[in-house]
Amino acid sequence: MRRIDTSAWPCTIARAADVLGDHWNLLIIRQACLGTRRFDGFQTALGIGRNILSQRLSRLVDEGLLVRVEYEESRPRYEYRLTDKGREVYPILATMAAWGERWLTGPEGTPLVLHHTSCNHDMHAVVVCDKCQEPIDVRYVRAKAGPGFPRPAS
Amino acid sequence: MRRIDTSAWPCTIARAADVLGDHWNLLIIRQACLGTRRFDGFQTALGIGRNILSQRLSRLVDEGLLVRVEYEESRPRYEYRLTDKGREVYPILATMAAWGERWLTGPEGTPLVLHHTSCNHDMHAVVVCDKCQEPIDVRYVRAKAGPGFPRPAS
DNA sequence: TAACTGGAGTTCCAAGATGCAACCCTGCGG
DNA sequence: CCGCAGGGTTGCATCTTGGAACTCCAGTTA
Repeated sequence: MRRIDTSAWPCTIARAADVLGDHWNLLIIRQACLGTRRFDGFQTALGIGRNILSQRLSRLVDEGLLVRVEYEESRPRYEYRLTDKGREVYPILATMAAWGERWLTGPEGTPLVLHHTSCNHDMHAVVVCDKCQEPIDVRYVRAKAGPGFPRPAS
Repeated sequence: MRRIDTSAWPCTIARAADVLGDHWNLLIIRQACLGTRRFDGFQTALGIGRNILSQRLSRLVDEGLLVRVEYEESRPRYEYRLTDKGREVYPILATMAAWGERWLTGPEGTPLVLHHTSCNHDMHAVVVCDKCQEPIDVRYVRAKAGPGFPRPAS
């Protein structure tokens, strides 16, 4: 059975989860953020099967997170580059990294440190409200229906 | 073949992706954040198969994102509640919601609006650096090896 | 007392998805 | 002319999914 398609649910999380709720897609974007662009680069960095990688890259291109660019004219040679849509997934990854560091790190310490070059500090991602700048907590957030919420078919 | 296990990779994103890189897990946590606690509640809200749901809930309990609590003594009745570890996934979901709203919403507008009760505004999640409070962008973040990064076996 | 109901899961099965390894195609370098 | 590098496809055995039916158990209803 094909995995259920949640991309049309009236929920932005469900829609995002349709593309991002796949560990390979997440890791491919992460890898792309680290500068990898070529098929073999992804393959060896992630140890993913070539067929799966091929499938995922096409999906990410279809969804507009990556673009496939020919970088050599004479022979078929392509590379995959992040689009703005793809690049903006990074905050999600950084948030996951912060969560992973907090909850999934053993006594040996975190394997990865993110350095923010614009302020020159090692950083952690924090998710804040754009209005009050305070870190968010589920208990103080309510989800309401917005303009695009389907009205009860009446 | 079983899906490859990335939970021990020296990368907090890969580790987090091992649990969160599954759309059902994400949606179950989302649903739990909305207040759902019971098996049938998740089942009907998400339309997920009962077997899959059962499997995912056990996984989330094993990973410590949920706890299974008996809420009726006479008969077997359990509910699933978020732990702190599970609750702290919310910022990731909120970030995904913001991304989904920006990139996956049609002309009809967003189906969901998040209301921040502590400042009483409709909000969007923004991911900032904890040191300088500026929104982050991949191009100004470098990943470095941290203390837990395996040293090259020499 | 028998049948019914609701909650919480299992069990079964067919259709897909995954991982792995081997194979294909195209110019260039030696 | 051989081999290689880059970028994929193909085949296969094994898992995972989704759907639906079935199980258990203790109240409730008739």
